[in-house]
Order: sequence, then C-alpha cells, then structure tokens
Amino acid sequence: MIKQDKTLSIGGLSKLTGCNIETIRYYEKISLLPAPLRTNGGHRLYPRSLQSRLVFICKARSLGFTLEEVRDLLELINRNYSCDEVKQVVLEHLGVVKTKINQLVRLQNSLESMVSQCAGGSLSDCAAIDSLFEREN
Amino acid sequence: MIKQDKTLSIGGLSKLTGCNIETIRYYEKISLLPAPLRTNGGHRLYPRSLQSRLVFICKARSLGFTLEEVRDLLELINRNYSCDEVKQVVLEHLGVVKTKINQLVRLQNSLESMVSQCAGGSLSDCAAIDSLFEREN
DNA sequence: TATAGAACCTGTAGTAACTACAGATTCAAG
DNA sequence: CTTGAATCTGTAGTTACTACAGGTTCTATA
Repeated sequence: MIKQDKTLSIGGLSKLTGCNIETIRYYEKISLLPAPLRTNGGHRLYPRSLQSRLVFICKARSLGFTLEEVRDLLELINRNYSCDEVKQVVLEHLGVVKTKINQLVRLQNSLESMVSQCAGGSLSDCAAIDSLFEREN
Repeated sequence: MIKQDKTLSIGGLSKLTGCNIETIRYYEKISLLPAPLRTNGGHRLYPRSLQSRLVFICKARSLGFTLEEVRDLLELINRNYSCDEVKQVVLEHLGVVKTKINQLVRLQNSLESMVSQCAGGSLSDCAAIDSLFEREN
C-alpha cells in the first residue's frame, strides 16, 4: 500500500504519521504545511522530509499546544532557534496546563461533595441539585 | 437600574445571574430557556422565577457539564426527579473530569521533562524540540 | 488494455458554546 | 420631546477539526 520510494501520497503520509487525511489537507489550507507538488491528475505528492514536520505538529497538538503555539514553535525552529526561546514557549504552556489542572481538581472536589451529600433518596430533596440552584458569591 | 417588581428585562436578568445577554438569547434559541413574554415593542420580559433556572444552567456549565448534560439534568428535575438519577449523571461527569485530570498531569510531566532536558543552550540541539520530532509508539 | 474499485480531489457544512458585530428600534429619564 | 442607553434580529466569527457530496484519478488484476 505504502510506496517505498521518495514520495508519498496523502494516504501514505497519513499512515506514517497517524494524522488523518482531512487534517493534513486542513493544515495545508491554514499554511501550517507547505502546498506539495501534484501528479498530473492533481494528487498530492509529499517528500519524505515532510513526515517529521507533521509528526511534530501532531505531537505538539497532543501535548495541548494550540495551532498558533505550534506555528510559533515551527517559526522558532525554522530560523535557527535558540533553546531559550523554545523553553519560553514551553514554560508558558506549562503554566496554562497547571492552571487547568487546578481548576479541574477544584471541580472534582465540588462534584464529589455533590454526590456524597446526595443520600440516594427518593424525590425532590437532592442536595446536589439544590446546591446548583444557588448563585455563589 | 434593576427594576424591583415582578418582571425583569434581559439586562436585569443578566446582572442578577452573571450570565451575559447574548448567552441568554442563545439559550433561548436552543430551547434551554423558554421564550419569554414581550413588551409591545418586542423587548423580553422575564418572570423572576427564571432566575434560578438560569443560575442552575450557568453553574452547571461552570462545573464543566455540557449543554446536553445540562438539558438532561433539567429534564430530570422537571419530571419529579429521583436523587439516584441525578447522582448518576453527576458521577458520569465526575469520571470524565478525573480522566481529564490524569491526561493533564501526564502532559505536565512531559512538559516538565522537556524543559529540564533543555540546557538553555544556544543553537539547534534542543532536546525538547528533538523529542517532538519523534513519533511515539 | 480494459475495467473495477480504492484513493483522491474540491468545496461546503457541521460540530460546541458561545461572542461580536451591524444596523435598526424601543425604552426610560430629564 | 429629546437623548442616549438598552434592546432587537440576524449573521458571521471563533477553534480545530470532521463529514459529507459529487466528481476524478490511480492502480491492480483479468
């Protein structure tokens, strides 16, 4: 299925990277990936070198970087980046992640206290629900 | 500003609940809130009783419930809900939250190891970046 | 070489949960 | 009565894709 010479079809690239086809085309549309050569019939032909760039994008996305952050990172890398600049972006993102974790843990506590107050009883006297009807602060 | 008799303008409701005006109209559009009476000129007039329903929606949202989950909860409540059913929904959601926390913590660890490997050095030998170029698994 | 069917093409619409306008109308206070 | 704040409707934009429809191209096999 996957041709073993120097170019890849979009399907081949998809299989190698785990990034799905529509997403690849989408990344091209928003200029995160360069427009590739085409066959006479119009099918995309990728050089193998594109694989690592795409893996980079996908992996950064899975680490929760936004596409704009990914774009920044690629920018940095393209122009002989310095480690410090990259570290800066990563640290910023780490801050965002930590904040999110805090919020979710608080949320987890609220939900747990909701269900523990909930006696599992019968009708309209559910503490969980009641607590949702009061505006806090 | 806020009239103290039995009806509320959309702005008044917004101030009382902390839910912003466009969002209130949006909830009406998707039938999460009932269409209210209107003045002759077409402005919305809400009964005070709507306040608690809207607070409920906003609070549930801020706890991370999707609008569909909120809809389910309101459903349950409207038809003489049982505590168990509500508990069920909450527990399910709690599961989702816990999963999210786990993922984020793993992410946090990856990012931390990225920056710690990063010597803060000069040019193109950033371990953080390198690790992003390899497809895992 | 003919052909079937897999793979690919473009372009548009849909997803979630809003937010942000534009351009018009209505309301409340002085 | 006038002015300006509030509200109205309707549409488009946001993020990061996914899911079509309806057509064309490629490739493997007979």
